[in-house]
Amino acid sequence: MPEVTGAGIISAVMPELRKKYPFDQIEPKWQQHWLANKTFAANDDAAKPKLYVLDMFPYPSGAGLHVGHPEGYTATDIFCRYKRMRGFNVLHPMGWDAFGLPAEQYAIDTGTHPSITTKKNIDTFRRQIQMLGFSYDWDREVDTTDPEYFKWTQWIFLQLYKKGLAYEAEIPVWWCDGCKAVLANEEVNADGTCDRKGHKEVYRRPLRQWILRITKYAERLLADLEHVNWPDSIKEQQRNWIGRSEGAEVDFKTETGDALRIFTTRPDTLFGATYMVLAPEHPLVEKFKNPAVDTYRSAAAKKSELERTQLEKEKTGVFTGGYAINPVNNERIPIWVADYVMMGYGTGAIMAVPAHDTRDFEFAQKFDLAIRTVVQPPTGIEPQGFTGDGISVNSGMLTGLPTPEAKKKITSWLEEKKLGKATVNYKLRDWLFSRQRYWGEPIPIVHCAKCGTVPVPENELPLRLPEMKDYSPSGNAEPPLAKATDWVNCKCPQCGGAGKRETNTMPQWAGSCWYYLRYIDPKNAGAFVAKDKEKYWMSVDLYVGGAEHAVLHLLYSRFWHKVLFDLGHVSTPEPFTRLINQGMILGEDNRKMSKSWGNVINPDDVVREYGADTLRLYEMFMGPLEATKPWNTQGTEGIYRFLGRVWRLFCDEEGRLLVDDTAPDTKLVKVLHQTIKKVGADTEALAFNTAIAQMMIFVNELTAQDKRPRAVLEPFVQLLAPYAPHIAEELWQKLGHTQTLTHEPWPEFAPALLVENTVTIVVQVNGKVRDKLDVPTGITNAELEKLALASGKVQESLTGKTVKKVIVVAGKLVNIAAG
RNA sequence: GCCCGGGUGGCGAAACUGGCAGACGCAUCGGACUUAAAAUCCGAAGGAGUAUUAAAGCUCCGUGCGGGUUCAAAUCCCGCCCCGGGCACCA
Repeated sequence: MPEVTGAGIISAVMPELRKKYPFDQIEPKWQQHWLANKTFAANDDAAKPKLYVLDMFPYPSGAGLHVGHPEGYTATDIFCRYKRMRGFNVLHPMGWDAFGLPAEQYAIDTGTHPSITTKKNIDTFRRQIQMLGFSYDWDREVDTTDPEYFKWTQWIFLQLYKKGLAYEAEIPVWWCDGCKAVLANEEVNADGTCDRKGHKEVYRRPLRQWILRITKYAERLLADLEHVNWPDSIKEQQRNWIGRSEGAEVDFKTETGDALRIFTTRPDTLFGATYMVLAPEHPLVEKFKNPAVDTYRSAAAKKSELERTQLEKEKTGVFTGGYAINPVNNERIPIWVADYVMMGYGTGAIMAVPAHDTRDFEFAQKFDLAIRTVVQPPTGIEPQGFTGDGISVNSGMLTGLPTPEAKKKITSWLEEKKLGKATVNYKLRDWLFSRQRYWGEPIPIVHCAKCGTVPVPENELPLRLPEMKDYSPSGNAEPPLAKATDWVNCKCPQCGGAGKRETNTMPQWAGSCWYYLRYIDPKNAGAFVAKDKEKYWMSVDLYVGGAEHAVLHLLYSRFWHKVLFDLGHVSTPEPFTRLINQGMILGEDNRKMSKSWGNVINPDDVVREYGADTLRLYEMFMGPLEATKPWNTQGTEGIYRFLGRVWRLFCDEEGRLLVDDTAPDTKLVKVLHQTIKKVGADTEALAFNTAIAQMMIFVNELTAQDKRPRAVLEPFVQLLAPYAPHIAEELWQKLGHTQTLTHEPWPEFAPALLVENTVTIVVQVNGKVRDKLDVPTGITNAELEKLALASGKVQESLTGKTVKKVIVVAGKLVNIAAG
């Protein structure tokens, strides 16, 4: 049963009336033409300047394309088409980030192999994307699940492994007894239940995992953000994620003689430490034979990360009964255990300075611990709880020093006495790289009793996934692959003895870490990319995608890229020179599009009703590319009308050409040249909405005339081409051209034609417009002032006032200050 | 709590380096065409007030709020409010 909407009824009853131009014939025609002629093939060794423009490739979900996808894709497509006309050799590829959970879940439920589901979804996505007329070079399509692709994902993993950047460790992961599976952090609810099925038995258990040493690159990942042209918000998010902080490690001793090392960013407040806090997981905690500590510790182990951070605002903790000695003044201070200190950061232990740290302050107040002021804030500020820079007080040798100097002095003192040293810490953790899943790249490692972990020889790659009948988890924390015993049992590549394959697979991020490199040389069987091609095309000049990948994808791929750079496999230290985030498209009700709101717009429907050119143009006309903006079906209607008007400038109802060779009048020529100038500049700046507005002005101007001069219509088609390529190609052909306009040169505007003879000058009195004067362009300021003062209207508003000052802005306005 | 964005007509928005606020589009209203409607074309329009028979007009207000700088502020500065996004006990 078809859904009945207002528009639906009209189109069902009177489709011929809605058809303002035959987009349904034009669009498939040109899409086939472009595909068949490989119009957008990028040539590797062209003498032209190169331009690499990349879209974040999609995960081909079963739901198909939504209107958010074409937004970024249209923006890059317009830019590419424009740049081709400007003489650039453009690389503009598309592919599929196709490993992922939904296909695996579907396989568990139905037994259908994920590769079948994936292929089907890719076909749908490809069809939908091609239906929008994007100028991708389809010969370069990549698919992360293709063994010929993931062969190289595995190869890169081995390079990381050989460089010591991939290691195994037992680390705690969330395990759900009900699902018999490992859960990701975000799959665990705040109350500790399983988010998928609501199971209660969820707990942490240590599991062997593969981990990538991204922390080794923390400093460079941070520093090199300086050199990329990315939105500040994204850079800031990455900086926060990396979380560099400078401070010092200081060695305390417990009364019983154990070393207790802490990290602090405020060594200058060492004299204000009134207690110590250990994370519940800190090894020293075991030393305290104290039942309260044991109870606290096991309770903390059960809490989820969420509970310990977001929800648990109220501080908890217990006194261990032990004391530490402060190395600067030999004071005896109590040691507490509290879960507001995390084992994973710094040393998992802190000195608490409640007077100058918000968290310690809160804790000390709750447990009635001493609070000692050691930093004097600027006058007028309460010293207790003051966390900024000030002057050290009650701090022995530091007293009287401003905070930055106090930090320096105490740090060198600690270094001298071998009690501590300056240290830099990062929030960034190593990257947990393995997943207990079937549908991912197998990690190419063999475990051998004799040789340990042994890489699969490179000439045996790709290591394919085994065929399986049952994709469900085994129930004993083993990944599904463990059940494929024929596959798991193998020879050790090193000693030839019995070996077992690694059964963890890579996370979905792996394939997307380097796909932009494969596009450059997608069919190369001997290397992931040929050196000369890489050198020609890299780096990516423009990368467009959603802000949701601000940290993970963009940080992971930068990491891999830097490793490949260090190994000499790529020639640039950063992969993406310039990054733009397209804004989100909201539903007509101003809410996020979602099935539950029933406000989802399906691009298929829009294309059926109005055509791809309308969808493209509308999405660009909605507002600035980076802004979040709501969909408005009436707005698509307006764009559709615009394209209808364009069509009717060229042909009558029977499709006969109306264009003639009459000479256009000067006004029209001027509007054309203004349009060439503005559309060019705006396209260059990715300000597509205003470029479209200018094209509308041109069309309005021409519609008002009865002449249809080829001299202005032909260049206009060229301007329109990047935006609405189907209608433009069709009109170009109708104008008698036999070649695609893809490589036609972009029209040039003649500055001479834009020069005005007269200019309208605004005359203000005290900032208010009183008159407008048409004057010759070259008029001098003195003459202009004279004319302005002579104006009757100006004189009228000056009555009873004396002129104090006259400001003349050449060519723009005169403002008379009077009182 | 902290860090980024953002706030302009009924709606989406535009505005160079501080220089006529509201381009362009939507919705609305009026007109032409039509037996009628649709489509198309032409035109009006920020708000309030106001003059004349009528119209063009004229006056004031107006870019989240309150101050400031300036001949001149959507734009710069200070203080707040609201919305969106991100991070969140990182010592």
